[in-house]
Amino acid sequence: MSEYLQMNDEESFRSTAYLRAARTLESMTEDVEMLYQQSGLRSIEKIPGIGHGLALKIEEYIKSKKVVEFDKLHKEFPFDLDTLGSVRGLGPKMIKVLYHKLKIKTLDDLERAARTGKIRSLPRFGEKVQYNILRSIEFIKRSRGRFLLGHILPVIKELVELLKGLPEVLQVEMAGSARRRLPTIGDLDILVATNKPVKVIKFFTSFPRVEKIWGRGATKASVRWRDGFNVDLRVIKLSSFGAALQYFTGSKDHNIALRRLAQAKGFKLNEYGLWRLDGKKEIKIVSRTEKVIYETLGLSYLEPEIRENTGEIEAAIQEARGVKNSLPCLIGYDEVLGDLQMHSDWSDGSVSIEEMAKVAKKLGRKYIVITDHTGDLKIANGLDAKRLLSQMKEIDTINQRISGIKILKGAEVNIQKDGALDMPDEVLAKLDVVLAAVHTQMDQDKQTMTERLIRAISHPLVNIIAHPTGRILQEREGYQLDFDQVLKVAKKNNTFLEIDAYCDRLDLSDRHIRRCVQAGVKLSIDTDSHHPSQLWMMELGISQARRGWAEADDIINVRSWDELKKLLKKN
DNA sequence: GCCGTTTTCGGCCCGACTGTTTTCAGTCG
Repeated sequence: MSEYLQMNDEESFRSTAYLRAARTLESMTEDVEMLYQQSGLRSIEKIPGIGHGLALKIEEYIKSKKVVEFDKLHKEFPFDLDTLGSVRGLGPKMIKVLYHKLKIKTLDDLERAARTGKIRSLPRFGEKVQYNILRSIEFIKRSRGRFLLGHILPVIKELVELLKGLPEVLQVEMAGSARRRLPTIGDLDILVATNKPVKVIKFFTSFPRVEKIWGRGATKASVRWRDGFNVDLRVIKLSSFGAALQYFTGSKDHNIALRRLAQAKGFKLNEYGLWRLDGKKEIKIVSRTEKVIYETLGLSYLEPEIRENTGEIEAAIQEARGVKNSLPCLIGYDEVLGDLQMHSDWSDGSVSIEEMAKVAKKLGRKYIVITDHTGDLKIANGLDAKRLLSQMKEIDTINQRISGIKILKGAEVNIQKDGALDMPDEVLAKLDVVLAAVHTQMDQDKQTMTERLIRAISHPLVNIIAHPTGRILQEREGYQLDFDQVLKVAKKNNTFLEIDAYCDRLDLSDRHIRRCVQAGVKLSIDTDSHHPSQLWMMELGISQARRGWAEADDIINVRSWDELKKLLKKN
């Protein structure tokens, strides 16, 4: 609706209202439909940014699964707005012109028109627009536009180091969604402090790995990296670094809320600093660090991972006013002591148990749990009872010859379609940690799947549900699940839920994690590694825990093994 | 369409950059 409305100039503020409402709905942890069923229209109107008009639209959608005005707009503009809008440089206004003049509805239409030179002849379009459209389509087709955090993070860290090596560079930080550790990243943002912006930008845009320069000005440059993603470099004076870092880290919604707050207090906030408006003059108050900007606005400092405008600003105001524990004390990146899920060459892992242990030890882990797949999963070379028992013996032997890390016995047991496990209880009882997970028949309906999981959660020997929703980033949604039910039963049985830190899972998601924290259900963070080179991904899982407002106390594997062992006792 | 410690009307976050025009609209973050 928002994008359709943006096509008409006079509707621009209405468009913004819809956009804001959409973002709010998207980030809510409660189920809006449930809220409506329980407390009616009034409760919807209480959501910030949603008034009577939008509440009616939401009611209409809940009742009839459609919105008449939307259908009308879609009929008037019958094109694939989502895909066309993902082309760099194309917004609603230009898409509308393309439809009216050339009947362009899809990405293929657009590509054909560009290739045959029809676009450059339109008014206010031109040769360069047409060329950039083609390059962008090529990019979208190759990458579908977003990249996994786990693939990007190593590249961006390397790039930051490269820039640090320049003598003109005074300070470098990654910004944007990578700094906030979103599970997928559209493009990289890097911020540099320097007194020689021209030199730095020239250096950056002439890296051998730069494939195309989208734009280059006095304060920023935007390029495409050879690995397929875009990198935006922003250059700023050191004195403004804090303001710029805050600004370019986002999120957009967080920044808008912050700037409105600044405005209400008689300030102006932009990437150069926090300013006081004194008549017509603007006097800079602060800009050097993020912390001092937040504090001057009356907030406690906010970690990048929770800057999503989902209540953190209000909480930071409370915290600054002295209301203790309004803000969570997020789990730190160095607090996790053990890794509770990984695979060896006994099932579908690549290397031996001992190899995994050696690398885990180098990364500072005090203990690991070997959790190879069990019986049913033939495709993953699942272990039957006999092989699992002999693996336990081998772990005892390895523990005797290595030091500095403890290897524990576990399994990732398969939850069958009715919720039963594929390994006998008397074998499971010999393990230190039992993980259970769904790997098959993931298309069951919501109720069946919920009951299936609940049966596994209630099992007296199951400690942890691994990758609880089954999502694979950029590949599939998680299965249908009544998550509130799951939380209730998990809490009652003292069963834990996992944050699978593997880069394409990150399952649970930040929003699910936040619901666990609110419900008092504790979590484990595990890498699910199948190769030693994946063990570093623990930090990805921790980052999602932080995005979900989790504290160290919410995470079971920040404890020593002796303490954790006690915690694993089921109710 | 939303919202209110100036306001129930009249505002709505802010700036850089591009491309196509000769002063700015559109896009982006």
